[in-house]
Amino acid sequence: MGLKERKARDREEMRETILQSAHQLFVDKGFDDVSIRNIAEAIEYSPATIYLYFKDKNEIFYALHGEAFKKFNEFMSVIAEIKDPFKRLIKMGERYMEFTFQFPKYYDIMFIMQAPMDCDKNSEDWKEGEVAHCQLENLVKECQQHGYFKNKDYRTLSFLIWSTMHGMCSLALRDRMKLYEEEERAKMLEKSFKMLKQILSTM
Amino acid sequence: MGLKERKARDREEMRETILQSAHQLFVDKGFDDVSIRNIAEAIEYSPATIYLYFKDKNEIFYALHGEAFKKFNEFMSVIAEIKDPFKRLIKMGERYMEFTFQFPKYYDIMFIMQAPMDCDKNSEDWKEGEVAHCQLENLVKECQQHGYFKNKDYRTLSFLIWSTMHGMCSLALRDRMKLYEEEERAKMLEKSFKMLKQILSTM
DNA sequence: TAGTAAAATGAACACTGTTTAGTATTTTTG
DNA sequence: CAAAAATACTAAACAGTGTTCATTTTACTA
Repeated sequence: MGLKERKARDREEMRETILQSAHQLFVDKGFDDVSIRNIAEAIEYSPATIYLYFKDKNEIFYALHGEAFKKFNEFMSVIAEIKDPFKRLIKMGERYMEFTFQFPKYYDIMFIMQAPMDCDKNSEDWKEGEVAHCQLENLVKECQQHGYFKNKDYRTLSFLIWSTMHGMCSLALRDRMKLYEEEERAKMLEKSFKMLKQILSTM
Repeated sequence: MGLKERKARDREEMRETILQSAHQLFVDKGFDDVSIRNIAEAIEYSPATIYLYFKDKNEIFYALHGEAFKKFNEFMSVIAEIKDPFKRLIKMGERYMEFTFQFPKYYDIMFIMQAPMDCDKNSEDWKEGEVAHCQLENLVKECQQHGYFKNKDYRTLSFLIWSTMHGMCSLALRDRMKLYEEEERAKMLEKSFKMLKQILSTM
């Protein structure tokens, strides 16, 4: 009775094929600039076929959303080797920024785009997101155990740090730093991150 | 020879009419969900007419972008009455948040949306934006003259503060606070803003 | 009033996401 | 193996998008 299983595997393979093509196109052009017809063409199927495997374009988005967070967590994993929690937190910030500018389209679906958020937070594609968030909170808590951030609620502080990082990254990504000269922008990001480090270290 | 002038005035009036309708629709539904045909219907002209007054949909965006910043600066003007610069800075943050949640669609074009940013920063529609940014930098500088933020570059700190505010507001606006319970979200924003205040006050 | 310049438009083009009815292809059953 | 049932796939259509252009309507001038 290995037939039903094969069928299920075939289905999963097709989903994967679609997702892979969507992924590639998406990273190149961004979600809004990739059409169902583009994806269909890439996998050499008709557009209608895609709707047999995904409810709509948003469901493809959700899946990529999950992938993005998985990649993010992978990208973050290098910080584990750092023993000192505060240094690890700083490195986390650095990696966050690096990820943002190395995979801007991913960052977009993860934290900026409107589209996918009308979903339930209990979905599979959100688990990796929660992992990332948990890691930050746990790290901040660990810092507290080492004497940092006294008399601060670690969850609130975690959100505040995330907000600051996201603020800098998304303003840069969405071209809201035009007030600064072209050459100044990268420097400004660097300097403000440095200042954030300094503020956190004296807290 | 008041004819050419009247013609020019008529043109300007039509532009204004289009913009007003676009504005209304836009505030209700958001930029992406308003079509040229929607605007045309509202002003009871054909879609093609709009292209006699605006180069494309983006040019309408630019104009609304300028309007949004004007509204923003107006909204901010109440802080002027506060003498103490630090208290004024805090009030500025509060107003920033209020504006965000009272006019989310405006906030969107001002700071989040992709669309309009492929323009030159010297355009009219950017002046109000620069005013806003300047006000923040000047206020931070003024705080320094009153003993706050010693040994800090005021421009860098301004950007850092802006980033933090924008981070919190845009994460909330784009529904990235699902990790927190429904009821917790507003509280979390409040608490992290409070923490930011506290951090700034001891700097 | 005829002629010209300006303003407005209907219709089209090339797209978009999505649905449906119908056709191939496989698998199951008699 | 042949017929029936189930599955996989697709062409075509629908309703919408931004945008362009030839054509018509309107307004002003000589």
